Amino acid sequence: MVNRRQPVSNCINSQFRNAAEWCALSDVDLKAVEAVAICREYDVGDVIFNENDPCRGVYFVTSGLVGIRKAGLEGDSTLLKIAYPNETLGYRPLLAGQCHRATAEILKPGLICFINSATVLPMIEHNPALGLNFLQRATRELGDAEERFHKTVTLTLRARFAHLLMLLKDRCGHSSDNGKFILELPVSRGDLAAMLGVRRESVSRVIHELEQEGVTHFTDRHVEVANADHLIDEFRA
Amino acid sequence: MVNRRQPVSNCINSQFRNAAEWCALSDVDLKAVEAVAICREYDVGDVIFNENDPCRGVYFVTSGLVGIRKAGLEGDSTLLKIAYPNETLGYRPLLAGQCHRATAEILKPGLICFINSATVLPMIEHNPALGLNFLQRATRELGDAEERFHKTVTLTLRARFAHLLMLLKDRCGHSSDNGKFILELPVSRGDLAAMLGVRRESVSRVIHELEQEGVTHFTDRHVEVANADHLIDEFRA
DNA sequence: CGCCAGGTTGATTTCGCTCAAGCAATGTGG
DNA sequence: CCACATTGCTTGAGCGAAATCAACCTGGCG
Repeated sequence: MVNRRQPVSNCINSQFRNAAEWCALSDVDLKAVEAVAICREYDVGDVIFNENDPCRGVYFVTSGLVGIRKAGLEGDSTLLKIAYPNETLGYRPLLAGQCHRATAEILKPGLICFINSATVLPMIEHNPALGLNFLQRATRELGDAEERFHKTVTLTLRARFAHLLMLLKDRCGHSSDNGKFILELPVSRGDLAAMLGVRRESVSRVIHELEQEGVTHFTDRHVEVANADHLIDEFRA
Repeated sequence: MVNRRQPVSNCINSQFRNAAEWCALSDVDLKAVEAVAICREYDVGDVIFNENDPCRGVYFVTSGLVGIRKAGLEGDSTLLKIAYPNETLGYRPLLAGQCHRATAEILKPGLICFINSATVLPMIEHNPALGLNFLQRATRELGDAEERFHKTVTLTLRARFAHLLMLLKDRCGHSSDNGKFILELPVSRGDLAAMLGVRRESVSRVIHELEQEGVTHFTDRHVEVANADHLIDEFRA
């Protein structure tokens, strides 16, 4: 295992080769990336990049969990996204030619690899398959972002919370056959609130409601849902 | 002038050649697009495509104005975007490999040209410059979408309305030197509300406030703002 | 003329926020 | 080992912004 906070090289491995976007890389390019990648272990709370920082390249999440946040005027921040292992971070500002418009903060310790733009950009420019992979990624995220806006202004907090649980289920849960599922929340209550754009207290109250109605069973970050349909009904009915 | 509702060909002209994304096309490809483009005049209220329709290609807005909407459960719809002349519509679902996730409806009559995916997709796949143009477009829109979500949950309606006016100013306004600007709203009050994710009545009340304070002067869709800074202060202070 | 779409205004309600207190788990220093 | 912050979460009381419900106004149009 590598030491904390020490740069490490040669960590771009088969994980990277199998990553959604980078699978289009040739062996030569893979080696080139490997040569320049700068990898580091991060601790909870560490910041990878800040809002308004110039974008100097992309970050590949080898392990751990990263939260993408935007800060508001009075300490109220939103959590735009959770980045899981095998995801590439910071490609958006790089390709848009903009500064970072959000902050990336470690939610769960892990190894993150930096690849500078001087290496990445030419590859995307000359490898259409790689470009298309990012194009698909960007357009899907755009669709999701528009959907989130729509749901935010259209649905009640309760419905959005139910929806969020279903989204998290796909990532962090495992479901039984009969509609039941179990979920390990990747984030705190406060961050659940930040994902929904509401206050911690409001999330507490919604959870309290769902508990009382027997729809969910929360124990710290462990959640059991007897029947997923009860949650789905909240936002599709 | 072409007849209403009649397909027209050969309308892909210098406008298309100069469009943000398509300027990367070779003369050969331009001719190919010209050959297959199906152009049509649309009237206000006409629908170009519907939510959940399969995506069969892209639409180029030659003239007029198009609103991109998402419908809610009980008739409450949001207006995600206004497409102006020279913009390409429907590229998102095409490149994401998804169905349309919103409805495109004509806000101002104009000529819209359809280009099927069988023509467009190979061009994007084989012309890296074209792909990069769409990549830049998608990533910028993604940044904007995330910003909108953040502003929606962070700012008051009043602040968001001020922000919206500033955005519309860039598109539909012309400003004098001393901070004053004049703006012709491209949409109804109801659609302003749909852009902000609130009810018509709430927009009415905000306008009433701003009028009384002398910040703005609304006459139907004509807006005069004596000092843009007063609006900017609403969301940056 | 009646009708309707788009907009404004008023009265009331409601959902989520604010402020505040309290609690359990964890950590820290004397 | 205990006193005491600190952090994350819950709960309660009251408030406020926007929704809802409803009336009414205006201009356009068959």
